[in-house]
Amino acid sequence: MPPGLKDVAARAGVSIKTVSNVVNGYVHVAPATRARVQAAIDALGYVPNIAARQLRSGRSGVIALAVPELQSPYFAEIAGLIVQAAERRSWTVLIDQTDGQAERERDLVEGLRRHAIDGLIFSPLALAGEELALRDGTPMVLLGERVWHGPADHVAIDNTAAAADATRHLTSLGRRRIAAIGVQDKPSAVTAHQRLAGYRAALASAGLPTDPALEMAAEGFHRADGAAAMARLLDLETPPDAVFCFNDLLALGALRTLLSRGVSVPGDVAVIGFDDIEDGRFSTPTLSTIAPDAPRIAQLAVDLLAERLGDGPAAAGAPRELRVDHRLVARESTAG
Amino acid sequence: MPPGLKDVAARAGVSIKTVSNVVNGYVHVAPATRARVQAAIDALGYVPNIAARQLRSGRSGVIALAVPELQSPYFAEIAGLIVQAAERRSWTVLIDQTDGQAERERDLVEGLRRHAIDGLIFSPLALAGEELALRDGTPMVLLGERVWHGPADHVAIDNTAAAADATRHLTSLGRRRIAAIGVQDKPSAVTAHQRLAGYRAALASAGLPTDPALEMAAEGFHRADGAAAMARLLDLETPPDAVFCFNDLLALGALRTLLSRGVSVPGDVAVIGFDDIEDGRFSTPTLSTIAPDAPRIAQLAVDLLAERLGDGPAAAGAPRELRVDHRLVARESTAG
DNA sequence: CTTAAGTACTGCAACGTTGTATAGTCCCTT
DNA sequence: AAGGGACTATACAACGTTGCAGTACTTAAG
Repeated sequence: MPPGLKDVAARAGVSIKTVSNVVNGYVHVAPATRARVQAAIDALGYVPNIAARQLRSGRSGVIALAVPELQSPYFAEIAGLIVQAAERRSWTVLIDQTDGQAERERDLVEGLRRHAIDGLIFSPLALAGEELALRDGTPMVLLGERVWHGPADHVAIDNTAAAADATRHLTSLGRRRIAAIGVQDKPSAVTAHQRLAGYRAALASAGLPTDPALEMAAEGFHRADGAAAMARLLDLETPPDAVFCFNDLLALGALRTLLSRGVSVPGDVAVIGFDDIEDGRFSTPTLSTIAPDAPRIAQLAVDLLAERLGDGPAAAGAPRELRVDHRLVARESTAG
Repeated sequence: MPPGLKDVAARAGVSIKTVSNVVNGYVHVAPATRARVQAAIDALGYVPNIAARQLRSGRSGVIALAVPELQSPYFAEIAGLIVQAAERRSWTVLIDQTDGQAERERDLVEGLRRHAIDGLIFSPLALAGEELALRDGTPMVLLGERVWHGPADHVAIDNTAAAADATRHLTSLGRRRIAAIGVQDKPSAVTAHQRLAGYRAALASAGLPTDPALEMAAEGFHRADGAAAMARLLDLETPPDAVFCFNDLLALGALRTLLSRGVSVPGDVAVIGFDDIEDGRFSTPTLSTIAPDAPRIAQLAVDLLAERLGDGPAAAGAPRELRVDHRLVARESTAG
């Protein structure tokens, strides 16, 4: 029903291939011909059929982005930024939500969409290490904090160092009994492991002991988990005087528990989070946090994918690992 | 490079079409043949080429969802729910971000992606009325609060009634000087207009005067806008004793201003929002709000699209308008 | 004056899939 | 015993696009 090259060609009195050449900006087309074809295109409202183009060329112009959940503000922000970065290369982004389920992540990796996408930007939660090796050759960029030396390109902040920065910020305020919220056991929870390691390292270098009772587990990384963990911390015989939450949502949940129990923040307990989501800038008190350079993460991820997709010599080669900066943002929840 | 029907057919010793029949679950295939073909499919790891399928059938199995911004928790939630609903029909969702820009919305409507998507679920911000008529025949479902009797199918709550409910909640608490935050002038801001109308109606039916000084404009619907508007309200000679914010982000911003200025909530000023985003359940104080039945909105939108896409008799016909329930959620920010 | 190189355009085949048409086999009815 | 289905399988032609090969003409170089 919609017009094709054929219809445009008929109207402009040229061959199908010439129309194709005009559409694709091929150089050797006489200006007069080009104008005539263009007029026909405009008149008919011709739009190239992506499916046919893809069938022919093998490229779809679509990249997929797979994140654990869009509801999480951090991932929503990253998603928005990646869409913008991809747009600059006129790529379309297909957003996939894995809900952190191993099976859905595996489906992705094993190429359920295979032919439909040119590349994949993937922030895995449940899968780690070799399980992430893509079966087909679709280029992939791993996102977020992840084990180094994985099987694919990789963009991340130095997660352990960032966690140490956050913890050091608390020790530098004179806090001695510093809890952590967000500990996770399962071996695939690399993010949690790295942040725990950073936390412990900072404690050690400040000459403080690590106390298992202060390392609180969290099922997920949501407000409710943070609120529950904080409640357990307050029920300890000696509650902490500071908390490092492994992300901002946990911290906001913890904040809620603290305030509803009448604990002063930062007076009695200082709180710091991780991610620098917008909510933390408007909570009461505003939330200190670690701010990853999210725009740069998005841009680099798209750039890496572009390199792999390009026909240049950089298309192949060993996986690259790019580190992105982070910075400490001190707000009211840790105000001196 | 990846195997096609041809390769599977060769390995199983049948024709290409028979393999196609097996893949598509066609009934009249002998069990023995089916098993042999299936074995070949598994052995080769065959995956249907979506592009070819689409080229042939005209259907891509992809629907687009266009929202103003993913960063906004309400839209992120809706997006997640729609992805889930679409998954049950094994559709893929392509998420588009319009940033509320008229031009990008127009591009969508005029069919920039045309061949690539089977249908569109669209939450317009900048466009209204007849401008929303799709040029090509792609089925579209409009989302969110919008003018009735538009040119397409439409799922929404009764926006005006919901705003009235929120306002009535405040009057029933004995508040007399009730402000509104989120007023917008531009004619396309239908959401703001409807909520303002509901607010005024509820005031009138409670015998309260409307005061232009209490109807605060907001450029966008973000925390910063709410914070700024609340600051202006507090600077009035007679500040309000309650505020109805046109969404939860505005309310959270307002909350922030109130608390940082030492105003008691709900003691001095009661605050109610709109959308029931997760943040409001963990803010301090927790946020009273209007909760639209978001899962139902998502499900209905996908169902409507499915009807239009189906081959049944319901595929054509006049635009349908489905109303979805909402309820009032009273939390601490308005606690009696 | 020939040859080579460049320009402007065209025709054909193929990408992988599915709808339609067709043909053969078998079994059940009358 | 013949006719009519239901079942099983196949061949062929599209869907709209682009790569490749090729034609015809023009200009530049030797």
